Amino acid sequence: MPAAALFAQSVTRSRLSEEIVDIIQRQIISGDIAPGDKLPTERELAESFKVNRTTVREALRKLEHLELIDVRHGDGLYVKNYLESSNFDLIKAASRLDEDGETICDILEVRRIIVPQMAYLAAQRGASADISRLEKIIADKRLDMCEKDMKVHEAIAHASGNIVYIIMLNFFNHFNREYSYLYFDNERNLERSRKFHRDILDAIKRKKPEEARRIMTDVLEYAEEAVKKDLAKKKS
Amino acid sequence: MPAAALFAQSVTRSRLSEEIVDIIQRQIISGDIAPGDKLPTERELAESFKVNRTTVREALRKLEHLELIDVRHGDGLYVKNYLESSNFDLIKAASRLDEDGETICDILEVRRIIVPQMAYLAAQRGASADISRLEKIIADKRLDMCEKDMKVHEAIAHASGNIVYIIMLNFFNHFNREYSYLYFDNERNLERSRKFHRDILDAIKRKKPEEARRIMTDVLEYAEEAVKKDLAKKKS
DNA sequence: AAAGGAATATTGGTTGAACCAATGATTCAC
DNA sequence: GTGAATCATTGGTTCAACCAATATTCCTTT
Repeated sequence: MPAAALFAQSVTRSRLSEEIVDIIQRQIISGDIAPGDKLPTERELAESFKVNRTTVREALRKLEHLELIDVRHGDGLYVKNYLESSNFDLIKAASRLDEDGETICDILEVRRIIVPQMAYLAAQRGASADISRLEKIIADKRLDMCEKDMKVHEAIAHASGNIVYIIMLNFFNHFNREYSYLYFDNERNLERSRKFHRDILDAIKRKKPEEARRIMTDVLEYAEEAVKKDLAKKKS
Repeated sequence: MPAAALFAQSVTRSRLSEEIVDIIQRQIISGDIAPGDKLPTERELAESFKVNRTTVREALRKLEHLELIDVRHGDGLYVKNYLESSNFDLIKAASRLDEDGETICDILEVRRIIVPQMAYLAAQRGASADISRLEKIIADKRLDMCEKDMKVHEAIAHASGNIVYIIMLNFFNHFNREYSYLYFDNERNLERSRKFHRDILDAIKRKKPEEARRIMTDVLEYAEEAVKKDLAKKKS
């Protein structure tokens, strides 16, 4: 595990309001506070957390963005049903709380559908600028394979010409960062990735959508296995 | 257009910090401010917007959450590349700014892949509790078709047992709200929806994943056409 | 007694000024 | 030149007061 990964968590523990977010968020997602419940007032929260009201308010802004609470001027703070949220940060939070890696499996399941289709579109519509960008990344000797692989995916997302795929890919990569260091620690997988990059570039250049999709599917299935093996190991 | 839809926009214009978010967000997404650029300090922003620094800070919390800026204690505020964000709220913002409905088309393109697969999983794994919930919604006479249709989709998402599909469906429904009132204004489409609900429920009950997927695909393709026709009309 | 409206209390939204804490730049000693 | 101390800048937090929206209460009217 590279040093960077070790400290990935503790990086942003410098803000008081974030700790308050964590506490309240945990209580909502775990169900300790039910949807529809009214939270204490800002003033009361400030008092019980022993911080200033301003700080509480910054925390509330974040909870509001996560669609976990509803803030009604003149009325109060109401807990929303997080299953009605459309905010993907919630999944990040859930995966941090969830011990069994259930959330990760859910994410992988969706990725397996989304990313191959993204490759399909990239092969179908990728402009020459997109292709040369992809070539440049693959040829770059300075990047380690982990970083390179993520950039390759990003370039493919970009070539798909669909902003939703781009944002989604970034979302998937967020989780990748936690696992890929395990994957790229042996020569066999490194070679596998090199071949993947060659093949997918080739398929996109030759504008063969079906082929690009198949290549991507194969790679994801294999990588998925690796992640799941790791999860199983962690459990035991 | 029901009254509720008419006022959907203007509802939350009561917070000063939201207006500041809008202004800065616009400048970042439009490219007026480039990634890597340093924003003015909190104190300067407060002065130029003629508001208190506290208010600016609440706006910054939101921009931070949208992954549009990086806030570095002791250093300053830096603009990030929004194409590296993983926050779907950004797509909501983009669709508001974008005149041609390009963003909406991107969303529909992804939905067409995701939602049928979600139906597939619902048919494969839906528990009896999920099915009876779905039945109850479909039987409910009080709901208007627009509301009912969204709830049907939600129930299917729930039956898929995958939180990512649930959150995603909510995301899609967010945009649905803006368009579906146009779709459900004629008896032909209403009857179409009734049939859809019957059919998909049947496929899920009988645990026929492939069938559920096909039914969902058909419905989405048809609805997509309607939205695109509407967009074309708006343009002209 | 019920309905409607005005006064009041409660609660979130905003302000101003002061101070704490992290970072980068400057300066100084070696 | 290099490294450490110093300082200025910038975000983080606190305090105390007031503004504005909403809910409640109470009173008037019918």
